[in-house]
Amino acid sequence: MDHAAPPFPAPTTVEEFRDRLSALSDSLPRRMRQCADFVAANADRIAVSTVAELAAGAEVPPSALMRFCQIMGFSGFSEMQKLFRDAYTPGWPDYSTRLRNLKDNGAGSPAALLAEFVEAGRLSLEALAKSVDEAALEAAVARLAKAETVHVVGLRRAFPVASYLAYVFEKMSVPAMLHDGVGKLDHRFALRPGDALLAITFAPYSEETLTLAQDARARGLPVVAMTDHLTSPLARLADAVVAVPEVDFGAFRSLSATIAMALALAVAVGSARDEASTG
Amino acid sequence: MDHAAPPFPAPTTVEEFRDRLSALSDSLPRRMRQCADFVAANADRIAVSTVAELAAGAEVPPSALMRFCQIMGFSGFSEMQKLFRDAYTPGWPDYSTRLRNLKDNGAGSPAALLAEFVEAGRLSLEALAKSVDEAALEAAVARLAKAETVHVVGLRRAFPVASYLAYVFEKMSVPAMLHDGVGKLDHRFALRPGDALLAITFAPYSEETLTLAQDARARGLPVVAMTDHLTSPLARLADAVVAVPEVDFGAFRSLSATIAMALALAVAVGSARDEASTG
DNA sequence: GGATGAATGGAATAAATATTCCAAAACGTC
DNA sequence: GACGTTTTGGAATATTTATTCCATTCATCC
Repeated sequence: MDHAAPPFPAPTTVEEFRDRLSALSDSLPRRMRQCADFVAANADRIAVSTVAELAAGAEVPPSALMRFCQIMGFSGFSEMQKLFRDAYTPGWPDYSTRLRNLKDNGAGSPAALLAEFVEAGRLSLEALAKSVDEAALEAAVARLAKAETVHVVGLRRAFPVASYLAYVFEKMSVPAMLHDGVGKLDHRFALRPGDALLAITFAPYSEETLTLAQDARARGLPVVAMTDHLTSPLARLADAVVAVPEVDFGAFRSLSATIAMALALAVAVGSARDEASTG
Repeated sequence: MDHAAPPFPAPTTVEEFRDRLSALSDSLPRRMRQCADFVAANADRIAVSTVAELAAGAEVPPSALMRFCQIMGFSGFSEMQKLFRDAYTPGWPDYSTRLRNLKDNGAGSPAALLAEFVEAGRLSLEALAKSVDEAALEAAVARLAKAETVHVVGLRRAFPVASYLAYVFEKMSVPAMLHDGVGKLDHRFALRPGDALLAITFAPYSEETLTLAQDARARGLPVVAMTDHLTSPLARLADAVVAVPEVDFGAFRSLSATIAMALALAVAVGSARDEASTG
């Protein structure tokens, strides 16, 4: 037998494709490896590229890429490309068309503003998906899951997020306290040993939030930060930092990414605690 | 001169392309019209289709589609396709790839949860862009812009949105009052003639919010509703209704769409008032 | 109703693109 | 360091896909 026919049937979904990719990639010769790596990182470009373009991107000759397609179980490149072209449609049937129409209502019109904020939100979410540090996120969850009571603080622009966190924690039966600054009471002494603080602030950083974080840290309590950069003043005070990129339109943040992150954090903490108590 | 050479230079961006499309589409013979209509509705598929496929979709022979490309100012189909292939990349460089990788961390892991919430938020935003009723939005803005003080109410899940609205109104110097239910004080008598109420609630509808809306209506004040359906109990009490579709993941709303709408509303109201006072 | 010009469809051609094949190189083994 | 095996690169070929051209149809105006 010459160069054995594909031992696998061809993947029929992008999911299957990725599964096979990660299954194979360990036992692959050098050039094939390059193909696999490049394809994994640029899967979305397969649909709109030629063999020659992809091969150039992966820095291999076209024939190597052809061989790669066959190793993946396809008859050739065209069959592989078809998979990605078919899978491409979902996402925006006419979403961008619609956005454009909204903006055509004239700059400053409510509909045009809405289109801008929708776009900002979407960009924020995409940026978040791309930039999230999974290890940092898990570290944050671990800290909060061990706390007796989770204290949440976030003021001004961060307050909507903080209040939503408090709501979700309550729904998940996680003991939590929202530090909302009502009556200028700072409640700093509500933080007891065994508790943890989840602090949220973005540039320009809120003084009160930083102060409370500082205070918690001084007393040896774990501080988890949700902020805009790893270099923010809050990050320096924290034991675990979750960075959330957020796109502004005009003076205002979309908060979409921040809220998505807050939800993930809260739900993960909630289920971690459930497992700890029932398991 | 035979069939005149393209009088236009080729569009260099998708925007320009659409502009030309709507400029031309009135003065086009039948088959060209079919091409234009189909392309307008399926612009996103140009990048991944062949001439034959698109022609079939538009129900014209391939040669008609070729001519259409030339009328649009391109040398041929390939040049037109190149525009869309290039424009295709920036949208989601590897966003969906990344989401998949996050989900691969295992169901229930923080990263996987985050991926789900990001996806829910994105879907919400897209649904909002598609479903928004521009006239209703403008009506809502008009009502609020005329009010002396804007009263904002939203409790539980809607509270983050309400509090963000209050923040934005403040930043834009719009007199606004947040009804937050602190101390179970309902502050209903703070609503004075000339004011308006912006009420936010989603199923299951919050009793207190409905009560306040009812009260405002009984006293003849305009009520603007932000809610999930035109049939919600709040909608019946309102003079203007803004419906916001929102996708849940698990038990929790992403709020992305709701916040985008809230921002658009608040900023539009803010600038409308500016114009009224300075103009 | 016939002449004129634009519009159309399909078949022929040109170009681009994928695919195969084989000789040369690299690698590991004895 | 020679031998068999695997991997590689590039040139030759096959296939698909875009593009052109022209005969025919359709509409319009005289």
